[in-house]
Amino acid sequence: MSNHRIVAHIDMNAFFASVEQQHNPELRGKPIAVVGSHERTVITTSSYEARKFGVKTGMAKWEAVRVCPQLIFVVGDNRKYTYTSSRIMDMMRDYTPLVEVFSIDEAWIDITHSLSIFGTPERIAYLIKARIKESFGITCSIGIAPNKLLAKLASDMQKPDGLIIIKPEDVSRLLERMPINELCGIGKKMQRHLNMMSIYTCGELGRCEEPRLTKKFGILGRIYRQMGQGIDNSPVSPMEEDDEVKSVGHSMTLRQDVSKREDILKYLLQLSEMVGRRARRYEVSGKTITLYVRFADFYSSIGKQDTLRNYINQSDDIYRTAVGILDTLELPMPIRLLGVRLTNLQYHTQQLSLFPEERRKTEMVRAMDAVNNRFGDFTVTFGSLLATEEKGSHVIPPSWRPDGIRNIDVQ
DNA sequence: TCTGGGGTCCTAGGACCC
DNA sequence: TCTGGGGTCCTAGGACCC
Repeated sequence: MSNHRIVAHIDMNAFFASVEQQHNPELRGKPIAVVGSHERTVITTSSYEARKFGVKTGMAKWEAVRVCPQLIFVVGDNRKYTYTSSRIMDMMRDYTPLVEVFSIDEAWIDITHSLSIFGTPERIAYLIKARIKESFGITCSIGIAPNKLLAKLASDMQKPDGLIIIKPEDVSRLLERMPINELCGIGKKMQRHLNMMSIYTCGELGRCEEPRLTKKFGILGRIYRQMGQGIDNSPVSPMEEDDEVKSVGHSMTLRQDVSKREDILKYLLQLSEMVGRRARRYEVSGKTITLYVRFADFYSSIGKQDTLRNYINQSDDIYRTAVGILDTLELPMPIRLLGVRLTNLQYHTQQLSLFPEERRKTEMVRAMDAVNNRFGDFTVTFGSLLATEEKGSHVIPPSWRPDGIRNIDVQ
């Protein structure tokens, strides 16, 4: 028995689009794109049929239509994807308890100790592929390697429906000519920096003298060098109960750029409610509020934060703090995007206040949250928000939801 | 009608305390 | 009378991931 780990990375192919095609047979085999419900939306995911035409994630809608006139747009439904995702993740736990969920459509599993029961890594990969295909009609790409970094690299190498296995003895040969930007963790900017140092491939990165890298990138320099060598000792770590989120935020690009304080406040109220409700659902409160503003030119932005003495998670407290920050800001031009984020979090077991006034409010908020969690955002809310004409712009009406998931209690 | 939204982690400088 | 220095918290911004 060898002493190296066996890690698999599973990556659903065109996840959101595949889920939609599975739900609606008429969409199968056709170029579709999942988008947001607002006017200034972009492509979230497109089907492989659409990708053939050059439709890409992040493209503006009009741009996608230009390259693919017959493209079918589907407004995304996060609950559907979350539900499918968690069932797929559960399924993987049949093969090992070591499942690390990386995002809604990706996970690592450590199958080092699963081989005695299930056989070879290939067999486990095929079992998982077959079950995902059978239960959800979705294909996935699987990469198997001695660690997470390489497993992720491997799953990227063959799409869709791929299976690539990197054996320890193949690592250095594979990395020698592999472009550095294929590594998870090296993005556009870092690629540029490294290119300027004449480093283009993983082989070159791995051979670079450490001081040269640490001088420029600090601690990260050392990590990059190891990545270039295919070294990654981080464990596959399943979500623990005490694996806590560190911030809760919500932001949105506005339907039109706004300048009037009154308009800005309407959006801030909505955002504060989204943040507050999510914070309460997680049973956290925070004492730092960050207000983020992106201006009409798209490139200039400001993030400003305020740290309070108390921990808060009530929407109106968040709103008041956000407005307080807004009032300290100079606004040189109209605003394109607004964001509110709660950080510096504290987890708590909710306890009711001794003061009747506060207790009534907490209970009322809890009741509203329950309704909203069940029937969709902004079904009930504070009166001031209902009065705005913006109400509804981000609502997914319950009736819109496709059959089959109405009874699912989304948490 | 150009260009989404959810996060995490790191850095660097300043305030403040002992 | 010079110029200490470590720890912690806070803020603003940037890079990266999906």
